[in-house]
Amino acid sequence: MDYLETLNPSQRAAVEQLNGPVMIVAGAGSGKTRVLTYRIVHMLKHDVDPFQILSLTFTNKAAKEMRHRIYAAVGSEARNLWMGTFHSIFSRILRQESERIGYPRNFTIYDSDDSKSLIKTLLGELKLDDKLYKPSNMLGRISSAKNALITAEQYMGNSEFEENDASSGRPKFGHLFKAYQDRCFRAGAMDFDDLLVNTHKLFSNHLDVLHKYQHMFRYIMVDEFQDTNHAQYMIIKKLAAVHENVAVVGDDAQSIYAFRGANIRNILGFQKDFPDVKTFKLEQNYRSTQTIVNASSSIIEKNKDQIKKKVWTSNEPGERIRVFKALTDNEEGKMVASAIFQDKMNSQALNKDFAILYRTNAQSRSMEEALRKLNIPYKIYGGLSFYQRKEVKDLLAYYRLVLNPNDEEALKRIINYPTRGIGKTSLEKIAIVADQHKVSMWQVMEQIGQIGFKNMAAVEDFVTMIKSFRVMLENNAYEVAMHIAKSSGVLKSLYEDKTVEGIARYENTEELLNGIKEFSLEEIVDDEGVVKSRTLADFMADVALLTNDDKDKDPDQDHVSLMTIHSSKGLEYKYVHIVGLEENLFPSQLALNSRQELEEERRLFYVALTRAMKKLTLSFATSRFKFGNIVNSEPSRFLSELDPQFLHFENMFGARGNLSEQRDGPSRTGGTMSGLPKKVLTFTKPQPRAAVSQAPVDPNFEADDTSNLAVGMKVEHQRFGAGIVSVMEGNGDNRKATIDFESSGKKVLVLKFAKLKIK
DNA sequence: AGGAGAGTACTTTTT
DNA sequence: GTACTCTCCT
Repeated sequence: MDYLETLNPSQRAAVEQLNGPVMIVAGAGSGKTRVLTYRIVHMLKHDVDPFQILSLTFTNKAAKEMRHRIYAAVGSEARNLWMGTFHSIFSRILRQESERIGYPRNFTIYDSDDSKSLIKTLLGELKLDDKLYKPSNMLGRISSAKNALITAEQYMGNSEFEENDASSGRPKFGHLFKAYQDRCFRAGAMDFDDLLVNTHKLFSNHLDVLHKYQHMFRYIMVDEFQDTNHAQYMIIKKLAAVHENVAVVGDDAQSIYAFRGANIRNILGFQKDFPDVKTFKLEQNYRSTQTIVNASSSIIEKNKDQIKKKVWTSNEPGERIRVFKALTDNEEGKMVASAIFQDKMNSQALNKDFAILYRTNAQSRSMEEALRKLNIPYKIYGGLSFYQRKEVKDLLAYYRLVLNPNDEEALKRIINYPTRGIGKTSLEKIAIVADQHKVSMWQVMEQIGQIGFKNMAAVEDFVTMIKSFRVMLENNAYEVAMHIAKSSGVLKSLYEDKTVEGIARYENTEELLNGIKEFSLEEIVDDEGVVKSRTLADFMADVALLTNDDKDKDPDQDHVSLMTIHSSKGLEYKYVHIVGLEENLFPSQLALNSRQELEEERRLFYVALTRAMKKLTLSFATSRFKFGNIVNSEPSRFLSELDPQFLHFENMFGARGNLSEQRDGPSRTGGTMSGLPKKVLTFTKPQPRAAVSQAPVDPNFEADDTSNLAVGMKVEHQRFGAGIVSVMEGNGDNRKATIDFESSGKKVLVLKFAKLKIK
């Protein structure tokens, strides 16, 4: 029982309370994963069968990490735990039971690209404008409805929704939702949200199935409970209803996924639904210095919606939080890169001790460039996953279609790749017939002879080919995968492309095939104890749910980590840089409409701050490239929310000024700062700016209306001085003027942002 | 049918 | 600025 000795009293209490409903409120860095891990270890030591433990996480990474740790503690028994993401566990259950709700066993999982592509197709068929009904926006709305367990039928019958859509100019949204749902079903496909919705449906409509799993999962644990949405919570509630041995772990202060349906109110719901709940609070932070802990607590206290808790630490006070001001995003990159360089020299730190966190992926570029110049190795996390690459998706689409010929998105993707003379026109004809008979395109193609068709032979050949692949499906996964890759012509067409990108694509395809080979080497034992080799269906079962880090080969490499704040949740680094602390960027412009949204941004900032163990650096730029234009920016309100006692303003390249000057300057970009206390904060080494001539900003400068600006007009810019307009281009927000400045040369200015006086 | 060139929209976050 | 999409031409 020595593992219990390593825990503090509240951690230990949370570990030992195995039975009954439990809620663990775990502050950042409070050893949450340890508690979760030891809780499972504790169960196993008390002779709980690992098959009876269900442990749900949000990300594959978290699941992997926990399995790893439990493996280290108890050995191979760990493999029998039901541990994984909500989506992967539920898809595993659905694979077993899908026929009960009318789906084939080999149902496809549509990723968001597939979903969007289907929506585009439907918009065309329904003759709806894709400017008004933006596919990604439509998918988001469908997703929210599903996460709230609202079906398309319920949606269409709800007058409030109907009125809302009508008044926002999208009266047909309900129809789109319904059509989308029908087409997914016809294709034997579930999107990410369907994995939840259909699990809920399965459990609601088939009580025998529900009972089976209720009795199977005697112990249930849910990590990151604050991120669960309504559908997920309802499923947990059903599963836990018999034994009520359900432990949820989370931190309301780190809820950053409300935008996609996460519902903090589930925490309150849990207390109501399980009134006997025992609550444990983990408040001691083992990760960060006092400065970091106190500064981040002072931030989160600004939020109204929160469970009060007092996070504290017995760690050393540590250094103040550094703040960098840069003139441009590129300069910000340089400052961050050279700060990392210096910290490495001064403290003998490794590259992997550093992380650069940003709000949006687009911000990585200036960081990358600067790191490359200083030869600092780095790795970007997130972004395009291996399985989202075009060439990988193409080959996977073959496998999908072979397993489930009704998979329409897979079919459309590969029917003419490599080219086999079945183009847009043929496809459209097939689609029309399919729609008339409410069947899948594949079903039409199987009987293409009866329809009469110009390129009939090509379609027939394609059908014959796919059918010939289907016959092989029981064979070893790699064997089938390789055969398909070769005889479909995919490998050949990739091999023939000798461009740099072409070679990379070929290599990625090879890597995919190697992955399948590795997978197929392992044997599986079925329910009756028969040893079988793994099939392509086994491989494809959860490929759609895999993400980047599942293919991360050497995680121990020494590199600086670059990632969005969202993907940094759960991680920790000795040195952390949070970049782009500017209004309209962080907090995001899209989050300024309500207190709830702003509070989510603040929680996001809290998550970012609490990633740091030793040293934290914040930075902002006063101008930045956005949409290809230079845009001025103000420092983030979050900077002024931090008490100056925690901060240390540093000047690396002689940028002048301080927070308050920046804020008080004339600006039309925000206007959101009014009413905030104006703190006078001084940089350590204020000095005049170097070469790039920049006249001092005239506080009385007042910009004129530029809507009548025309070529030849003389203007004055607050920083660049006098000049003449030489070119006008663009409209609306994109309206730009090229101005020949006397002292600083030609510049292209976006008039929406430029502050010009007309002379 | 397929490719090249122009035009456009985009930047929240992810299973 | 980039990546994707559309259109027009061959």
